[in-house]
Amino acid sequence: MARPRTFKQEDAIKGATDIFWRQGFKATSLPDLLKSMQMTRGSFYLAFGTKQNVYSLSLDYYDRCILDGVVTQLEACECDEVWDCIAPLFQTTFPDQRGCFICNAMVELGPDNREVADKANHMAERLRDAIQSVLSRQSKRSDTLSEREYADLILHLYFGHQAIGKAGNKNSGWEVALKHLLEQFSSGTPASETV
Amino acid sequence: MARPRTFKQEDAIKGATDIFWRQGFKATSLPDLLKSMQMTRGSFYLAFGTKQNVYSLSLDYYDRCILDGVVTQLEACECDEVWDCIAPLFQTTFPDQRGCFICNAMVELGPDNREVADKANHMAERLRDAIQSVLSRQSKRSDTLSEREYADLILHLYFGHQAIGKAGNKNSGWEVALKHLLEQFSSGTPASETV
DNA sequence: GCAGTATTGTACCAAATAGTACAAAACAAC
DNA sequence: GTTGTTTTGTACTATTTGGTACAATACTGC
Repeated sequence: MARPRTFKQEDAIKGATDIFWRQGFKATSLPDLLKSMQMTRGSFYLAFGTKQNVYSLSLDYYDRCILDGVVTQLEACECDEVWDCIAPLFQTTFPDQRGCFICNAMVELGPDNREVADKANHMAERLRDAIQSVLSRQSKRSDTLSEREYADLILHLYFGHQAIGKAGNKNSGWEVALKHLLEQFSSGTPASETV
Repeated sequence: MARPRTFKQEDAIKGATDIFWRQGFKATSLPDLLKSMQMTRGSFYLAFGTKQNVYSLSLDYYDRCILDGVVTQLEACECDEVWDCIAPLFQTTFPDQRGCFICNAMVELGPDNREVADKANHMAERLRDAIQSVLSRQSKRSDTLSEREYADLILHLYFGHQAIGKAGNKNSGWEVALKHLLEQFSSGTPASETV
């Protein structure tokens, strides 16, 4: 009936996510965005309307594709040691020191854009729940904090790690810290094993 | 000899810090900046040269005036309980959900601007050292992590708290988490007191 | 008050900004 | 192949961007 599209919605949003994740919203100009989405202005505005809308769809994409993988990984992990389930979350780094898109979105747009803040908070919750599910599978557990509280603590550690990582600081001490927390969690009394 | 300045360098940079802290570098236009510094283009460019340079001076100002106060507060704190020394660091919130300028700078410019990254890292170090100095004053201490390692852990918690806070999430769980950490630190075996 | 000097404020600039208008194009149905 | 429909790509626009040029200004020393 009509002229066919030359792009797939998913691919375009994937390209948008890539550049927004790397550069942030304000620092990404429309030419930057169009190049990364591999489309031209006409198609872009017909299909998506505004830059803001595409950013919003990028957060959804991150939730659906990136975060979903992380969450699945955490929930499906069958390692005996909690460390082996959770450390990859911290060890995985993306190119160009882009950090974590959730953290980036919170910091850049959290105070000014309700929709972005809501989505970021929702994703942070998903991540915390996934961390909690890992802790739940442990037979031994702390007697001072609930699993939920431990998960919140680890989530804070994670976002702190992401922020510090963006400034290029290697060896910020997260490994020792995480190891310690997980040992505290796994046993009523502190273990003495070190990293 | 010559026409006198109508602004004080310190006041101007203070105004710049305020707007950069609140809006970030890219989102602050030159008119925004001039208004907040209460000066006009002519004086601005004569005195400071570029927007980037003023941002850099703002980081210095933050280090010298804001962070210095925080560090002094921590180092001078005479409370018996570590909690009472460190909790204010987390409880102090600035207007407009502006968060922590160090964290904001790391996330927005860390990957792209070496000078900013270096200054942010340096300030993070100062903060960690101050936290460590509080821990050092405790007679009782953990037997699993060094004071330095505990300070790193709390610093991560702090930056995570700042990032999450920008998205408006109240009750992220930082209080329980911090309380727990400090109790773990203060006693060889975990205490059972709750918040 | 005159000379010298640094600051001020405004007019200006080229480039970049997000977004629009619209003709050309590419298909399906008939 | 003509019609109808949607997509495409480009030309365009109004605004904003960071930064410059420069005349007017306000002071000190004399």
